[in-house]
Amino acid sequence: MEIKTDILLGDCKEILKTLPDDSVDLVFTSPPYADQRKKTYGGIHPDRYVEWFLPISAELKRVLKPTGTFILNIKEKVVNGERSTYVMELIIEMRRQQGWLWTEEFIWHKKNCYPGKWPNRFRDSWERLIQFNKNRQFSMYQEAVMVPMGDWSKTRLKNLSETDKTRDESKVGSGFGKNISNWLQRDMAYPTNVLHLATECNNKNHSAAFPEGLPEWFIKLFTKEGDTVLDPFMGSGTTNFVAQRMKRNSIGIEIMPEYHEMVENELKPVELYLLDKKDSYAPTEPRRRIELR
Amino acid sequence: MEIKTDILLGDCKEILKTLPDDSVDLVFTSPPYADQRKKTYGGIHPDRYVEWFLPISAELKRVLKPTGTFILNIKEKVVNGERSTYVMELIIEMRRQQGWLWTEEFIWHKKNCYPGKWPNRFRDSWERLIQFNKNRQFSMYQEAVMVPMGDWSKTRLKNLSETDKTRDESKVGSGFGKNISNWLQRDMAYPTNVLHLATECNNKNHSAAFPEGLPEWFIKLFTKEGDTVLDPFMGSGTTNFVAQRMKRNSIGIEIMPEYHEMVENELKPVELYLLDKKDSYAPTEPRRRIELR
DNA sequence: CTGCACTATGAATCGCTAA
DNA sequence: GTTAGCGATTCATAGTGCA
Repeated sequence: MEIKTDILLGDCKEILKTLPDDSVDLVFTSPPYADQRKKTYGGIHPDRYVEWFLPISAELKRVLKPTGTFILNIKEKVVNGERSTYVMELIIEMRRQQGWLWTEEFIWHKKNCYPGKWPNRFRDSWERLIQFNKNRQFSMYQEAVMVPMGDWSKTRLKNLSETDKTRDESKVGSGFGKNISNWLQRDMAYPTNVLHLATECNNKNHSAAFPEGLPEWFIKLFTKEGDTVLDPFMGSGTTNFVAQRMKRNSIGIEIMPEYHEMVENELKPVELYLLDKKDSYAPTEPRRRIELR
Repeated sequence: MEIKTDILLGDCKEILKTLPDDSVDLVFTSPPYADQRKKTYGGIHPDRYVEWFLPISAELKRVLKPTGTFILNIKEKVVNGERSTYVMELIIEMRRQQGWLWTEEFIWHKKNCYPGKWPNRFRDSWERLIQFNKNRQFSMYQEAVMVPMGDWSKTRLKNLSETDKTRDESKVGSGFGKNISNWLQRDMAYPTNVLHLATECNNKNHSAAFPEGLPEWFIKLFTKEGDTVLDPFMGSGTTNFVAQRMKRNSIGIEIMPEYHEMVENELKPVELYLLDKKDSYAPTEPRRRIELR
């Protein structure tokens, strides 16, 4: 099997036009969040975020296969003590103007969120993972993300800190601990729409990197080997690295030459695999990140 | 101290008009979801949900104190394979038409959500808890909901790292006794905006009941003893029972006579407490629910 | 190889000051 | 008035080093 990884340089709004219709199985991306400060990457003002994004999502809809899925990782910022509404407005307009189906919203619970204390809010420890589809019928491989209950409960129990125990105990008068015995009866169970992952601390190379487990989970769920994954806001290339490791073709688009070059130097454009049984990709080590200044 | 609990019968849209301005410290409620509970509110269609709710939220804004908070527990249902957008539209219109501030969105992670399997989605294990305010300055008692810290705090307290020392050195100049008290209280940490609570399984009496821990957490966070809590969609009265146990006055409004009668029979309208120190309410047992068919 | 101690830092937010 | 810049605040996790 031949796995291709295309790393493209430029504004995704333009580059996307060069991709053929109905050619991508999964779009997984984390666009720059709306920001008032202009120096940072992107620097799109909240009030203009929707109009900036809509042309891009139109292209994404064109290149996505009818059975494909678009996962958008985003979270609204606090502006002047209030959450911005651009994410909600974007979902509404993508549905209304472009006919996207808003199938689901997953929650990424960031277990180690940024510290801080403010008089009127707590730390923000979750982000949205919004699922869009072109049709009600789309590819989904639920078995690929099933959680091994036996092992899971073992490690879970092992790793369950005293804090977790007491926290759970104190907040729930009844009903939590009992269920553990239920888990042991099954080998595998389907997950829910809440993902618990920690952010990676050692990402000095890109300000907006998500942990590899995040794209990995959605690539497992919505693609099979040999399918094609697209990240129009590639950044440090996490999605593409994971896709290649999992034997998926992938396309990454990045506007900043530094990131583009960095990823290109690290990724092999074509990887050959012997024909082997499904989903047996090697669980290689997560790559070492390259420093970028 | 005298704690009053008013249980009112009728459509909250009308009943709310009888309440005085600026008299409620916290509104905590879980309204009927669109097209759910058809028997009670006639099954509001998703397309008409916003126009149905806006007159009610207008009254809620009137009765809420300037420093008060409105917590709306809601989750959009799946209609025809797609999530409905009425919750988002509601937030946008409450902001735009009525001047509500959308301060924050908490996530309630339901750890033991309903089992089930569908070909195109996983179990839904989270709900929104949307925080609205009238002003940017509102009452918030963060210390009341602090949680025990992680295990690492023990070792960390023994030896402060160089980083922490230098980081702290910089702030010694400004705050004098502040830092000391901070470090002495380091057994506890502030929570995040993700709540982990199990649903209570034995709620057969009301279709939309939430666990007592949910209103309890927000009542702790946004009110003090003697304040007033309002639930315009009372249902089985969970909010009011918890409020009374925590020595808060409360008002509950319910349209269905059966629920209204049930709660009225169980709740004491006036409870007398001896004057004692703040927040020393007894952690009484959660009440036994009454079966209702 | 396991385990413990120690270090670094992460898509943060508020409030004040200066321009 | 309005905006931009900066200091202060804070906690869970992974990685490194060493016994």
